Amino acid sequence: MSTQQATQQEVGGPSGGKRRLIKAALQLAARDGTTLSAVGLREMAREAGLNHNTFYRHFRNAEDLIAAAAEEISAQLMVGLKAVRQSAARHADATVGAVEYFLDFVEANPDVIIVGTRELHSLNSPMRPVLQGVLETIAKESVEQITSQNLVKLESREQLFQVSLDITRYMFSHGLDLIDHPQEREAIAAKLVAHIRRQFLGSIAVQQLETRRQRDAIST
Amino acid sequence: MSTQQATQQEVGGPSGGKRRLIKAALQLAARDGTTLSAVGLREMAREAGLNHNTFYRHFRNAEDLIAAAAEEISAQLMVGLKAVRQSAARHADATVGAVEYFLDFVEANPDVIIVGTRELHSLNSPMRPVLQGVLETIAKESVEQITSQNLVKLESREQLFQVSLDITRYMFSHGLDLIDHPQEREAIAAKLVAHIRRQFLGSIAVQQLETRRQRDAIST
DNA sequence: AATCAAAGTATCCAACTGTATACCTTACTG
DNA sequence: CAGTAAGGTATACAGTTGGATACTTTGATT
Repeated sequence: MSTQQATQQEVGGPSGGKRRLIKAALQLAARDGTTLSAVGLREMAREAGLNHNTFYRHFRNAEDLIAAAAEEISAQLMVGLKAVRQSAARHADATVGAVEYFLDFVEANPDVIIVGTRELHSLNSPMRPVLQGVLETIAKESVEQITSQNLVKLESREQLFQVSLDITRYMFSHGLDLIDHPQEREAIAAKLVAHIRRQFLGSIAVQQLETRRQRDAIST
Repeated sequence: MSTQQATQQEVGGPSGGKRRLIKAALQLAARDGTTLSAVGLREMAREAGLNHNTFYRHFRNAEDLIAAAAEEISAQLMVGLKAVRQSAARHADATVGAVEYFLDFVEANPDVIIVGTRELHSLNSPMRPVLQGVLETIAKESVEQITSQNLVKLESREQLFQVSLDITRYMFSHGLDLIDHPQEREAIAAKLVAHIRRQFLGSIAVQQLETRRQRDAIST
């Protein structure tokens, strides 16, 4: 008890059975178009090249596997989408930069997008709150970046947060379109950029309307 | 062959086995949080109170059932969302009227929303193209109404269509939030209304920017 | 070198699944 | 009234699943 050591890999044993099982689960769910909870532990042990009982060495239930997969997806998304924002900062047009980098991420990690999108829109999925939290975190960090760089002149931080959240969710959902029609990447990128511009401009317009209304109320 | 009659109900036999099976499939998929393709015909026959072999009297495969369910969902959505637009026309604030009516529809048909939303975001789901078609049809009709009533002064019909499509999809996706948190209906309604206003105002702003750019290009 | 826990394997079981075949009931037909 | 077709039922079968129990391998520690 007193001489514990974590010298090994942080997750997964020598042959990384745990990680292989999670990876297999994601692959199968993405390939067969099912929810993670419908994959079946025997099937994914087969895909991972393991005996089906090895599953119980790493997880108790199927829920346990799903929770672990949620963290896996969450981590990948956090890294990927954070990189999206950073790359946007280095781009002449921040919006275009963010969209292009995001589409790169989608093409590089299709399984994460496929499974994540479906689980995000699956009521009662244990992954849904986790993914919602990821999107909110990304949106918050995005707000920080936008305000610190004065990219958009918006006073209400809450409104800016809502806009960022909507945009993040919109991009996330439209990752499927790219996977479905890889040759139409340009059109999809254009659609995303147009949506983002519309959102920010609309947000500014709403703010102007509100301040004007307040001014009128005072002057009356 | 020459003396066919369609005096019976349009779909389903005397006891409506076909419709009952579809209904059971939707209920189970909504309850268990799975895809329709993962429900299992035996399970839904049980839910419908029928022998599990009766399934084959009405459908060949599971795909056949899914296709029929797609039409069922499609029909319900078409009727429901069309009613949304019509109710908006009779309302002082068209946006608020549409949102309220839509939320009523969600509360009345939660299963359709739950299953439809998940299938819409499930890559390779046979229902996905059907649902996308439904959303596009709704958006088109919405454009007709908007232009005929001059509700929004937008020249580009294509841009208006894109905005309508985004809004429809946004409302559809956020039906889950209402089912998940029924007591927060007001907040959800406010969020939807804000989103729609932002979209239209942003669209107008984009148009103004473009025309201004064209004018500058001419005068230079 | 002996030990010990983690990871992986082999085998077994009850329950469930999709499918096939055969039978019954109902209602409408010529 | 005999016939016929659709909807529904009963039973049986092979394959798969999740889970339990017992065994072997691995690799690191003392």
